[in-house]
Amino acid sequence: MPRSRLKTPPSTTVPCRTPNAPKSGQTGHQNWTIAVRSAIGAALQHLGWHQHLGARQRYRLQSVRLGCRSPWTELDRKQVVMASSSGIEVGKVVTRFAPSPTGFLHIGGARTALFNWLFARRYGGKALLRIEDTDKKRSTQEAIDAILDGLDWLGLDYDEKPTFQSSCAQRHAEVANVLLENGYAYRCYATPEELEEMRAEQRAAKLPLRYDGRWRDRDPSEAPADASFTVRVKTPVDGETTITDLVQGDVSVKNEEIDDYIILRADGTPTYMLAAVVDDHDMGCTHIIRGDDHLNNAFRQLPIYRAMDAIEGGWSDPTYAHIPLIHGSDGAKLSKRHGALGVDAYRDEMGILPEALFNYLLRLGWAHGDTEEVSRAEAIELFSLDGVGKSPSRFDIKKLENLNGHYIRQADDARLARLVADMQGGKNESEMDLLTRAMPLLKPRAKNIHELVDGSGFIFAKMPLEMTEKAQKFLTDEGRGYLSLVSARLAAEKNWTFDALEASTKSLAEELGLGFGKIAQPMRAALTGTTTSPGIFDVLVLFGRDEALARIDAQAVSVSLD
RNA sequence: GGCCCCUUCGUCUAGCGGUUAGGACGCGGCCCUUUCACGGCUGAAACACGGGUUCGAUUCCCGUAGGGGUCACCA
Repeated sequence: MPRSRLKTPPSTTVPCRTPNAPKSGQTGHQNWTIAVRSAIGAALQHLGWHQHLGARQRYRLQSVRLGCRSPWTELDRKQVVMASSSGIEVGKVVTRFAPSPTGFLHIGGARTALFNWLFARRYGGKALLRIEDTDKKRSTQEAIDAILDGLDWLGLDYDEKPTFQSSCAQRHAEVANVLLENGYAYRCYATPEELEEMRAEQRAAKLPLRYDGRWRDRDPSEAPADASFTVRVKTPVDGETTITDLVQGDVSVKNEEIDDYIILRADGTPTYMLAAVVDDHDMGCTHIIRGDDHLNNAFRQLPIYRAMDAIEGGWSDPTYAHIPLIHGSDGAKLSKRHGALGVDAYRDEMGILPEALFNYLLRLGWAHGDTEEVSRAEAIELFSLDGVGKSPSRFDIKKLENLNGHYIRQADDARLARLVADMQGGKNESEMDLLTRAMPLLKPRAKNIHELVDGSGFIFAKMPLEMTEKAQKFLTDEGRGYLSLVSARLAAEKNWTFDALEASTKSLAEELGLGFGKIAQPMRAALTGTTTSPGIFDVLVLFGRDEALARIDAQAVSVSLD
């Protein structure tokens, strides 16, 4: 039996988060348990009742750690059933990501896009993309390209070609007229100056800033001749509106708080408030998932849905989910003007892998128990709006980089070699081969692609090698003397393998009565020109006999040791 | 200022009335070790405050404080 905690309203809204609602799913047994607990009180604790729970939790954790079939998977199956039977119909969901192309795709937008996409994929619905380019002055083709490129890089694909809001202006005006004809909207002849004056007075009187409805009930005959006008929607004045938000829970606002806002400008173009509603409806969006900076807009947009539904039907309320914003390290909203970077900057300037950003963004504000690393496929399986928290989160580059290191270690060597080569302006075939073979050595030492590039520097360094200051310190007469001995020993080595090279070098150190580091560090300096590098036997094998000996010999000075 | 939202280690979070408050990043220590990483072990680190409700509150309710969002002929 599904756990329906609320009476479902006749709309399509899904009551999901109802923190105060009683749990009607409790069995008689549970009720009995609670009664016993109440009666016996804390004494029961000492009988180990709660330890039972602890043991169960431990089992859960352990089975996950050991990679056994996770009991969570079972839970999730149940969740699917619950979700679908409580209103989210599998296959019926339609979400949309609606960026305005006035700049790059920043991190907050990317996360909104991600959540919309995941929600659609999770419930087998459609993910749509709409470019809100109605502000012609600020919209640019570059921004559109950057957004499309960023989404593509993150692997967010869409089920239909993107819609451009500007191309729907006709339709928006049409809806505005329907509203007008049916008395749900009216012409307002107030000039911008007049309105500014009105606001100034409200400010002075410490009143809330709202359109006062001065043209709401005036007779059209009072309209000044030839004056331009805007169209405003009539919003309800009494009562209050409650939305059941999938993330925020029930949120209520008094209708008197919402003024009659403009839906058609004096030049006849639609405003965002109208356009968004009309497009969401026309695209069949069932779930509006967006930043919670839009929460107030929901209360303003709903009157249009309700008016249109009353006029022609088929405009039921969408289900809202307002996800908390991402804040910068200062705790303020991240925006284009305030510290936000485009996803391209994470890719190009910070050397982040898309799967790392995907995972990081997902975990920022969403959680599923203790799960930290989530692949794309797992994300689709696990994602749920229930897991989204209500409080804003701060962006933490350190954690992103850690995750990035994790994904670099998992990534395919040839792919990484390609990325590194691209950053260095390309490589020929044999260089690519060398780079690819070097990747297993480089990967564990890098947390972004740039570090991979830096780490691979020694591989392509030309002789004579440039030495870092620290490397120079190991190339003393003593160190160079060891190198000549090492060179002789290695030259005699028949099997150029890790194990053989290690054995002969270590036995040399032993024969000389030296700590291995005494020999290894000069070798490292000679081979790489630095003091930090992959293990030297790995480096010897990577280079092969000729190159390796050449580099060592270039720094070796034969000395007589007696 | 009005309205709305939020508050568990520094950060991301688990927790959905009884836990030694768990994990991850970061930070400290130890181990591994030829350097640097990786990896393993380990330590310090949190329920904003005040009232209720309850046998019992991190958890439910109400305040306070702090933070955030929003109030355009922008989106």
